[in-house]
Amino acid sequence: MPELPEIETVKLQLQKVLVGQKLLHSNFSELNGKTVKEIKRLGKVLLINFGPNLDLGFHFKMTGQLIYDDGHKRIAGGHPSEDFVAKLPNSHTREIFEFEKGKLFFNDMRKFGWIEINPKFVDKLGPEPFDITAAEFIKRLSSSKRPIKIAIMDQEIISGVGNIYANDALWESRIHPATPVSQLSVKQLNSLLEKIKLVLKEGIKYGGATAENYVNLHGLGGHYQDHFRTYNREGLPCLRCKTKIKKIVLGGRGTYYCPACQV
DNA sequence: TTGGTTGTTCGTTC
DNA sequence: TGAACGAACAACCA
Repeated sequence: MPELPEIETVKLQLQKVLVGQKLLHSNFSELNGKTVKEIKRLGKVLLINFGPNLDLGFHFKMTGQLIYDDGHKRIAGGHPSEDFVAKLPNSHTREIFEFEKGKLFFNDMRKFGWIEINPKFVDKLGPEPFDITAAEFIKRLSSSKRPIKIAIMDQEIISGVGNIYANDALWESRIHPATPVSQLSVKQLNSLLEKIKLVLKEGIKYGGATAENYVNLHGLGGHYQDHFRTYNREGLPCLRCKTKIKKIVLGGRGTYYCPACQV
């Protein structure tokens, strides 16, 4: 499940190989013949920039992945699966971009992801977690009665916080995920923003995460899953107090927290 | 075989 | 008027 740290990792990888390369052929005809200027990320959206006001946007959703293959080596990022090392294209391949020196494959097993030129989605995104000030964060949350976990996963309030990192940031701040935003103190909200940045930074450090098992992938896919505080840890001891991690559903999404130290 | 899973969209309800 | 909620979406796995 690619989130901000996974997309950031893909961005850094693709930057090394795609910038300066000309796109020879793709299904996006207005881009063919144009040269990659830079690779950007906004929230969970990856953007390949081909010049002023010309971005090719990718949303990975749950199972999207980008794989660059130049015939000798591969760079793979996003949802980790056997497709990282499988023959390409394959049944999960949705788009192929042929560059001068190699091909870029967008795979998406569940077909939830999208590719769009100048996606309007990014216009609605809130500030990046690393850019927003605490005052701005609190202002954007307003005095909503929504559960705090749902509010911080709202991409229009703050961009890039997904389920894994929302759960872990709330655990770090000792805040119960269902707490209405309006019941939280300024001190708690300040702490929460700091912890969001902490877990996202850690995710980037470990190259992202996946909650699924994947073997023989030679380190592809990141290792944040070895550092989950609460996510996917139902019934396992809280890393602080040993109480069993509880799982509930909030906004239709799996929500994990420690019933003893998150109040 | 059915239900759980995921981020975002969209329709419905208060 | 808009916030809040829930179903839908695809496809796999338990």
